[in-house]
Amino acid sequence: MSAVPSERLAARANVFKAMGHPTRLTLIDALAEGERCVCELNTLVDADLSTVSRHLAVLRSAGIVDCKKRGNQVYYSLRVPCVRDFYGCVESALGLAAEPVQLEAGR
Amino acid sequence: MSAVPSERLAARANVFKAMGHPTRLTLIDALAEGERCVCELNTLVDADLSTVSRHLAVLRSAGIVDCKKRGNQVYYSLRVPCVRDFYGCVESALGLAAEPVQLEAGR
DNA sequence: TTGCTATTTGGCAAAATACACAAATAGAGA
DNA sequence: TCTCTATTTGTGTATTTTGCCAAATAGCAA
Repeated sequence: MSAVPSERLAARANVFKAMGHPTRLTLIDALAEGERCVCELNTLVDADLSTVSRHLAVLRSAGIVDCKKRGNQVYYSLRVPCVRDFYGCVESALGLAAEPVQLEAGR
Repeated sequence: MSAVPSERLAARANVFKAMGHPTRLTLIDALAEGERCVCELNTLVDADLSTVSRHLAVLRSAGIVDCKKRGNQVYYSLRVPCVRDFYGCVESALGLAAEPVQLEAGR
């Protein structure tokens, strides 16, 4: 089994890192329903507009979202919708998460 | 569309964050082949043993890996093998990532 | 017990990240 | 042109992450 080249590992890690923030996950979920301009996205999260813009830049540089300007607004869209398929697996990790809170989902 | 509760968003983000480091991805890949003790894992990455131990702790608190002690060594195993299914999608993001700035797509 | 090996944890400094405010930029329209 | 709106970027600060060394802990075997 060949080791994954470190450059590629870093690139992969970068995608996960981009998804490693609650606000960015919120943005991804919103974009899953269709493209949105920054000002629309800003109404969904409790953060300064400049902060939202930077979060979007992180997602964009990771290749997760795309953007294009129309008029004087910038519309972001989910370039890789498959990332939302991760949630099922992630939830299964949460159900088993070591120490933290053991969520009582239902029982 | 109901918003995902912020607590759950943070929990999900934590899993992605845990995967957001090249060394930790290397550890995950190694564990995909079976359980390994810390000293074995240490030979695979170029970092201090204590650093490897901390990376493993991050993965464990995210619920991604599990560990158990046998003798005087600690064996880690991949608790949620499905995380490796993420790579296909991640690669597709990489193929499109961080290109300069997309100039126009029409409309 | 002592000594040896495996692993974790404390502590520190360097680097990266997150965030808000302010300033800069870009496009639309008067 | 000047102005307004939308967005990004500069900057300072606070927080978090990373990674090493050294010390602590745990288990095995004399």
